[in-house]
Amino acid sequence: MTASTPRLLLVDGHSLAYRAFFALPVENFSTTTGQPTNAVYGFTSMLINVLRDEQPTHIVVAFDVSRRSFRTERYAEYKAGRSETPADFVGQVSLVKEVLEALRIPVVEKEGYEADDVIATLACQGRDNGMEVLISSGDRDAFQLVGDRITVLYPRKGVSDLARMDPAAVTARYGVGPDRYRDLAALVGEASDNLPGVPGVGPKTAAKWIGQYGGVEGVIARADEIKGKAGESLRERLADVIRNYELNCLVSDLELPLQVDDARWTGWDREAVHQVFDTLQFRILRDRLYQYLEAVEPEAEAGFDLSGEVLRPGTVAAWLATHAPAGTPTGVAVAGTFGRGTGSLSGVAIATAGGAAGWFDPAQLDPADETSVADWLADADRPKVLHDSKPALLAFAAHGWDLAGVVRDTALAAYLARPDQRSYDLTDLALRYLHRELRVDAPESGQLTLDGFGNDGEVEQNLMLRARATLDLADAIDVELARDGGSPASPAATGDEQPEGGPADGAPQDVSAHSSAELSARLMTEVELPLVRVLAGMERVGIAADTDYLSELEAHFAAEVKAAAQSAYEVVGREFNLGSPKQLQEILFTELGLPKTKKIKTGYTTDADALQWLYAQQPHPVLAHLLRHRDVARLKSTVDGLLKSISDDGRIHTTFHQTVAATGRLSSTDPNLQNIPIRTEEGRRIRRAFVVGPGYETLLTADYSQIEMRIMAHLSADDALIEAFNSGADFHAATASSVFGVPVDEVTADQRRKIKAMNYGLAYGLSAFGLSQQLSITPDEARGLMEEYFSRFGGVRDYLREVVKRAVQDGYTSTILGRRRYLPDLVSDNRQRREMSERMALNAPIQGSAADIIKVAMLHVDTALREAGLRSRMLLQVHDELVFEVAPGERDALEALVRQRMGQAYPLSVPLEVSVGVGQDWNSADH
DNA sequence: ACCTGGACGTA
DNA sequence: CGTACGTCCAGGTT
Repeated sequence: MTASTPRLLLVDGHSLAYRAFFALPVENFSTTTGQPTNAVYGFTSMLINVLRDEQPTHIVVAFDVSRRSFRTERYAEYKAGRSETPADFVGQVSLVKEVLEALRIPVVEKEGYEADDVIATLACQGRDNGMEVLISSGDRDAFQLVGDRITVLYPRKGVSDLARMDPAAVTARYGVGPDRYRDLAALVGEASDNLPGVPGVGPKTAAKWIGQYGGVEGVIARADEIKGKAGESLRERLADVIRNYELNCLVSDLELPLQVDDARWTGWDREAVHQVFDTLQFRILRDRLYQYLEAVEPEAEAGFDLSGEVLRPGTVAAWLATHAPAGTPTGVAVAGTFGRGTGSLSGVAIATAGGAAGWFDPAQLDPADETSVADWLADADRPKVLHDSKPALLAFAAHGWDLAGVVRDTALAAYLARPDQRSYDLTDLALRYLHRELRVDAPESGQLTLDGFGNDGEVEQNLMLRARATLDLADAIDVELARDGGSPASPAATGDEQPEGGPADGAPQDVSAHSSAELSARLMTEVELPLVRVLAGMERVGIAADTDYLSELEAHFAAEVKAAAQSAYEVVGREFNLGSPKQLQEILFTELGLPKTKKIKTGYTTDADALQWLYAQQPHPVLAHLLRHRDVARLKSTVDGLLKSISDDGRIHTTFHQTVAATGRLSSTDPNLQNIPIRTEEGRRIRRAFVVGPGYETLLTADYSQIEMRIMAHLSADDALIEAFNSGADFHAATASSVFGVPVDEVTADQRRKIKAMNYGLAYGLSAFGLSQQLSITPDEARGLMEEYFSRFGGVRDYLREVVKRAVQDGYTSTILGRRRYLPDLVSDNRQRREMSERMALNAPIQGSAADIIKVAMLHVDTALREAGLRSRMLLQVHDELVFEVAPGERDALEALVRQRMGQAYPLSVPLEVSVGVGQDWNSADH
């Protein structure tokens, strides 16, 4: 099909809405006023998917007028025996029609006929007019229409899984082609239409007969020849078959008020869609609709106006004075190389809202320019907007420049608006928020063609363009972030948004005294933005590494790897690649014939749990060698990685990422210093390689104890849980004592262990099955344990339920600082996806609030260090732990300061407990 | 040269 | 059938 072939989409409105009604649980889909919306939701969702995937040019939705049709006239029992249409469904048909009206999709009905007859008529018209026809219907009768140019999209399961039924698919499924589908259906019958077929004859037999006798007429004519029980019952039911064949024939020559050519889809009524979707409280669907519509009609005709100049040495100071005065925000973009706590600059571009832009190479400035640029960059009253400012900050610092007055970071803003994107590429954001290509469309761009710039000034212009786009983008994302309700993905909707907080809105947003818009603004300006500087500082400083010690460790682990491998080879009798799960499977399950483990995509798992389990089944010595090899190979590779990442200053400079984790946590790469081993003695040896640097006294670690459970206690306001923290006793023992009804000092180790697992599992959406796995008990026992737990901590259960319910309503979860995570799959009809999202919804506010708190703590500690004039410095953050390098004589002052600032970072209804350790290396300092 | 899946380290 | 990450390796694709 070429792009110019018109595509006609014909939808059976009633049948799809009815399917949606049963696919989606009505409890999860109703407005705050109690109107059920599962059918209209599912229908709309499916429609949007089809629009997106099939991109039809013409659309019609057909409905049945009533249950009465020419078929009921002919056969009173037609479609009889169907149970009464559920009351919850009835009202939704008109809602579906409202949605269609808002989308400007024509609806066609014909008195006395069914929707399928309308569809058949239009399908044939469309086909004869050279269109490609798609039929979306849950009625199998439509299969008789399938042909070269007609395809049926048949809902297989739920509302999102559509089967493309083309002639080959019909033949594969039923053993007869579409032209014989009616014949088959007549023989087999259609229970949902109350058309009984021949008993004992299913699709297989029917297809065989049709093949043998050439269609249902042949079968009827030669019914006498057919042997066996099936033949007998065929003869008994000939009349039924004939009736079925008459009734299942779709009428394709109806007089309709609309011809296919009138069905060209001209787009939707934005205002009406808003109204309908607001009434139905469809936030997530609105986003999806916008996303699709914006993808189809990218309004990216426009690029950017830019009047850029490459600033010659000696002209930068004057340019800055003219174009980037105090009080007016400018966009800044830098080019160069970045990472490992430093950077180098090959170009800097500055752009103004008016379109003026300048580019210079920091290495090519004269002394006067150098000073002006330094002053300008360091001037907090010259507001700057950057996209991803940390690398710039580090590169400027490496050049000796301070960067102040960063009032916006568009990467951070985009992250706060939608924290689970893969990347926050400026080009993508410009398209999404500004509907513009990252290109210049001003004619004067030619002026950049300067002598001495071999690339025609392209590199320079690109950077100026980025600076310009960043500046525009900041405003657009600000608008997005300032919105209280709904959609992260529909920036275009901001212009005509309905008044928020109206009675129909149904989102009691204000648990706190602040609007969510205010919260997210503060999260940006008071947390994320200032944190950039703190993180840059930590990256720049790095942490000292004991290279010699690491090399020794490397040699040690290398020898251990070799030994383990050798032992494994001897047992197996030949060499093989122990690092290859594929070869391992071959050896374990095929050659050695060991019992099968849990199935995975590529066969059977060989992970550590499985190997351990295998060893318990059958203590084959190779298993022990494999486990040992896994362990030491892993440790060796960690050490290798660390050795490779030590900079010339003898320190390791990780990079912290602030826009990666969907929950709000930081992440660490190159190397990842947030997953350095700690659980095993052998692993902990690696921690000893992180040492205090020259000129400093010791390392100090400070971590929050059970911060996530404390947040749970706070958010759930469960008195018993709060009391468990306030009792001063060991938390897991205290909760166990409650659950088992024994005094704290009589809690057994096993009781504590079980409740500890329960405590930790809660925030992850733990299931009885998961808990049983972890504790090696039966699911029933686990279920009992959970019930016991919740009988004592009922507030926790209520809270967890409420979180999910609220997330379903709002489409997102929120942390204590108003950080959102959008979870569209909460309303998926795919159970696995939906339940996954439910667990995310449970976890996100807890993990995310913990992230909020430690970020605030880092800022407060950083400020306090400066105010106190201490030389000690923050080196690492590991989610609930901070690592410091203590300057001589500052140990006690630092400890007091850190305890105070971390402990007071956020007022919870339970104390935030901080434990501190000190030592020459990270291992010794850790406990 | 790139991507995916499996495995495994941390909170 | 418990969340959030990053890295390594193998083995496959481009």
